[in-house]
Amino acid sequence: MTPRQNRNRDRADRGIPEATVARLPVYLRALHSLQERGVATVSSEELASAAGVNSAKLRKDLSHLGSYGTRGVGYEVEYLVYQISRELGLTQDWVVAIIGVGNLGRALAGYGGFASRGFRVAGLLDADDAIVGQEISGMTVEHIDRLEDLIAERGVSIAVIATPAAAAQGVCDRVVAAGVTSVLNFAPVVLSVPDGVDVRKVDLSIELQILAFHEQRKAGGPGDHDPRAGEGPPGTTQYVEAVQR
Amino acid sequence: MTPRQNRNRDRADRGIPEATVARLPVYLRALHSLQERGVATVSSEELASAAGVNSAKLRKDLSHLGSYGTRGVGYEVEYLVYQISRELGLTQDWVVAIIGVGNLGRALAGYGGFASRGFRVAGLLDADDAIVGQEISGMTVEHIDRLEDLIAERGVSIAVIATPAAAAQGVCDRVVAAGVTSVLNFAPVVLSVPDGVDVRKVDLSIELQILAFHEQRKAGGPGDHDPRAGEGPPGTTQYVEAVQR
DNA sequence: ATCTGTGAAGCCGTTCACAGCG
DNA sequence: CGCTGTGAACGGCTTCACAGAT
Repeated sequence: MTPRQNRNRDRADRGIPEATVARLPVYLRALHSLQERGVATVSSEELASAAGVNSAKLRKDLSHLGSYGTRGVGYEVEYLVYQISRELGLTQDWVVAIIGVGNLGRALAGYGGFASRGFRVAGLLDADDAIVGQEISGMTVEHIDRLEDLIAERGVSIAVIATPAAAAQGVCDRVVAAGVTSVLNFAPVVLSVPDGVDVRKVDLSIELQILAFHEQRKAGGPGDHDPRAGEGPPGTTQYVEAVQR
Repeated sequence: MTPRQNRNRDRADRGIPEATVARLPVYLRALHSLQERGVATVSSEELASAAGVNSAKLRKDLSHLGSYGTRGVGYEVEYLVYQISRELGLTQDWVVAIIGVGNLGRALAGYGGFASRGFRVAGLLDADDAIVGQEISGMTVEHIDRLEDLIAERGVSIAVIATPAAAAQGVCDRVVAAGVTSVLNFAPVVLSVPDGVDVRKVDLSIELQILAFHEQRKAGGPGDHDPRAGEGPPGTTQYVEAVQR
């Protein structure tokens, strides 16, 4: 139903693998860092190393966006930054509301990585009257009662849920009913949402538990931090690729 | 309670897929929740639904740990909680240090999900003299100079890095040199570590960027639930040097 | 000569569908 | 019969290795 003119997306198509999408932000960050250092051109090998992946994967990933490199040379940093940004939708601004202004919500409100990537925090909401009215990172915390109004008035398209677990599903239902279709959930619960709504979850304790699992099999249990590392089956660290500096 | 403590890792072996490991904490949480509600037995269908996966996946995942279900009946909640906890290494305590006590570090220090899962925060460290000495969640922030001593004295086995990006690699090098082989990194940089050291990364802005990617192709761009928006295709942005830093 | 872009192969994870056991 | 446990089929992602462009 969307009549779109295909310019240079003949080959890029609209089928970018999810795994690739998840890595594009990492490439983008590495590119920004190169840009700040005044680097104009970069090879797949160099960029891959800066991003912590191998070069074949990087090239394959970029090939899903189009042919933006020059054989025999590499990629032009600035151009690649633009192409990835556009693909991720970062050439437009996204309006975000943060719901739940505890320690975590506060941390998120003050996180520089949002504003610098085209995410504009347009509202901080909480249910606690002791918190409502406080000024956090230059914004005044508003009452959760205003949630629906605020979403409509300010055009919020992404909701960040940083409430206690018990409140999360209720808040989620409300933002979805108000038209939001993208949710970033920090509460330790599985949110259920209708089709068409995207939920991504960040769970601090799950990450620690995964680390504990691997730590446990390295040697003899906790407290065993002696410098004799690097044993175990070859696949032990396969989910993180070490990079040389 | 537990029928027989037989060593049925003939089959379970030591080869649990990474994807399965990443889901075990989710199952564990769902099981705890069932436990609180007094449920004694659960089918793969019910547990899968509570965890947000399908039942075939859940059964396959659990089969990697052993045969802990009863055909025709389901799984005994308490027994399964124990088996998963043991597999993840949560039957022992893990000593954690949090480095960087900004907003995020503070949020982590006060996060209830740690203590309740066998993670004991044994130190909060920061480089800022204005922060050192402060009391956070019942702990006194210590100076980063004491990092190595503290790791050794208290047997820290997992380091949580919540510093600014620029400081993260340096801190990482120090904790690794001090013998830590598991790192949870919240700083927006790719850490390089020697083989045998596990790094897991949590990146708030990457998650938002992935959401933005999907949101972008749902319809016409941000603010889409606003009757006024949604005019043109996603590619409406022209190629200008519209890249923000 | 060099480095990108990509078929092809291999690996891993998910899903299916049913055998096996209570 | 009901539900778990699992071989087998499938699909997607990663890696290899080289064809192809500059």
